[in-house]
Amino acid sequence: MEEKRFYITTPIYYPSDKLHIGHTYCTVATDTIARYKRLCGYDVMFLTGTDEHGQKIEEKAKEAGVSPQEFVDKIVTGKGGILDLWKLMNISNDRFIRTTDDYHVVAIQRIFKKMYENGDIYKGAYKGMYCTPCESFWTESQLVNGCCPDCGRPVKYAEEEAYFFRLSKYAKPVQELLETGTFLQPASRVNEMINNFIKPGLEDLCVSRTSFSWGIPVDFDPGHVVYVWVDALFNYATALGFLNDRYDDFDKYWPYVHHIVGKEIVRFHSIIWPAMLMSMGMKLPNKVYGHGWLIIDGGKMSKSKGNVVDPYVLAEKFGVDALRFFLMRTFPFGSDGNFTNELLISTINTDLANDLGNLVSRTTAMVEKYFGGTLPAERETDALDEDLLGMIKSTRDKYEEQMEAFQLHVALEEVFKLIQRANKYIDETAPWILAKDESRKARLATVMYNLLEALRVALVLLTPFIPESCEKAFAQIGAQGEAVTWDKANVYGVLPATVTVHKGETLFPRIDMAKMLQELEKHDKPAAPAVKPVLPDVSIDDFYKNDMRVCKILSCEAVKKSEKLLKFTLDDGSGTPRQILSGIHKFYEPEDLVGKTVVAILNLPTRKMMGQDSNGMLLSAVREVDGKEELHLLILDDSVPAGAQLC
RNA sequence: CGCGGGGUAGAGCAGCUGGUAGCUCGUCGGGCUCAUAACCCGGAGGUCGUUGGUUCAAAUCCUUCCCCCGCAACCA
Repeated sequence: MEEKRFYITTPIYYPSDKLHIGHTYCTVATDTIARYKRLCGYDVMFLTGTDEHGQKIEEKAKEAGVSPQEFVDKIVTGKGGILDLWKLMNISNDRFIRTTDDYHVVAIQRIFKKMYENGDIYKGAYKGMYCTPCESFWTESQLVNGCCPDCGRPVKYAEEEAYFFRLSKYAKPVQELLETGTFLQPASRVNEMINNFIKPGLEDLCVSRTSFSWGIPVDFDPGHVVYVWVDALFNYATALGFLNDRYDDFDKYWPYVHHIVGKEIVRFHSIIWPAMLMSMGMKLPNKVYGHGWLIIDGGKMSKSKGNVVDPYVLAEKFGVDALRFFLMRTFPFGSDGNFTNELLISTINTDLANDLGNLVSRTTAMVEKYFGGTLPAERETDALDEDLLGMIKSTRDKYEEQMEAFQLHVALEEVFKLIQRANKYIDETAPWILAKDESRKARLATVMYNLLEALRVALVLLTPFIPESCEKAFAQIGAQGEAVTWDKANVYGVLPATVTVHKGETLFPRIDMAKMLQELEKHDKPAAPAVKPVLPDVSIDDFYKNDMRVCKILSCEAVKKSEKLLKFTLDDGSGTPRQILSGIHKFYEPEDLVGKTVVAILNLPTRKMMGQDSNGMLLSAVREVDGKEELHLLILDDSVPAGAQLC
């Protein structure tokens, strides 16, 4: 029993925006596993939290006119914030870490120093081309004719002091770790990591910044701020009290670490993280599990596409358990899944309302109707019972096997086989016929008892997924105490023979698909028509700095190997053809544009794209409609002569 | 030849350590009436993207090509 400990984490989320259904998916999955382990008798530590530093938050706070701390406080602890969301979703995390917490800050400084002292962090120079006004470094490939791609001004070679982590040193042990064990799952991710990142060679990692200040200061070198890698990843250790006094259970839980992460951050957790732990001489996590994404309309969910699904709305409309259940039941945990409202509703109706909810309802209704709510003790068995009784005893083991492999959707399938078998059992035994015959009372009671037992087992196994509903259902079928434990979930005959049931409220009401879709429509819509506010004034002089002229398209062709770029040769009136590249292939075919009269801004610095020079930019009108970007090239009347200047 | 994932009934998916093709929804027909118009049974519907191969046997292994989706590089 000593070894029955389990430490599980979600990623710490970045609070630059409200969280969406994807974050909810990950956290609910982790919560379900944590609850499952507790059910099995493990001593569980479940951690989630927020990663609150960095340039983006610094900028967003500035835009909002508040301090970075105030900004993240609002998103994390404010009304409708992240803490509220997890409370709403019934997340059972034992701890919540914020990287701005004092104890974490202190611990990170110690960790950074320790890695510095053992030589794995060294002071080096971040070399590159630097644009002073923009305070930014650019790589050679980003430059445009040796100028800053942002402002077009000249850049100069510069070196900025920065600290680096010797990631390269750990390439081999990390590769071995990935190849040999079950460290990273699903296994398909292993090749991806090795081929994409380790084989091409791991470069040392820049782990400090001086270009922004919203971060943990490097205490022995003012001006430097610890960059995300060390700051964020080590949260998993500091939250247990590693190198700090806030908590004291690092030794207790650390060897039993399981990280649940999205596939986009598998790289950080399976390469950088183990390398840093090796450097610190710490034990490695037991497992990193990369789950898939929820896909909307065939594409990734993102703010700019306007297809972000708000978990608050869904939880309010469908109930927390229904939403939790849907997320876990529908999608294979390791791969991407297509989220649609239709699928959500039909899953709730089929599994929760028709199968489970209705089974509870019809069973308790019959016990009340035929026996006044309490079963008599007499029994009469039948060969018909064997199949159902067999499943009552065997389902737990099948479920366990799947849960251990984090195949949550398959585990649920096993439970629903039992539920469906119970529904069928009612048909086979036809209790309403037994009820008409006084002499069959004992048989009728047996049938009811078997149904209640099947329900009891199914509900115990569903507890990690839909905890609240199971509690209500237990009360309805008269299950309590040891009857609802894991140990009794593969045993028949646990409920008292004279059990009393209480038909209660409907657990999962059926949802009217058409009506609900209409309601959801209302929620989805209003965000779309938002028009961007008008930008701050510029002077007329500034305006005239833009040299915009009318051009005729002499030729146009697609740039090979690029899906977006078109290459234009233009007559700008000067007599010399001008080449401009534009990423509008999604909207126009080249042959349709030849001969058209368009507008271009000419005095932008030359920019290289896909190896070709672009001297200027074609002007287009862009607008988002129904979440999709619409682009129209400005096409003028052909009577406008080439070279005409816009003013 | 940048890396990876995928193409299986009308839709969404499982099967892919080789052996008569499965699930959910939809559809058609039947049964039942305890129940949340729910439940139970049955039918129709697939040459498992394409080409060639290995094998007694391939959705499952190897090969050709086509298409889709991520990531990467471009989107001034």
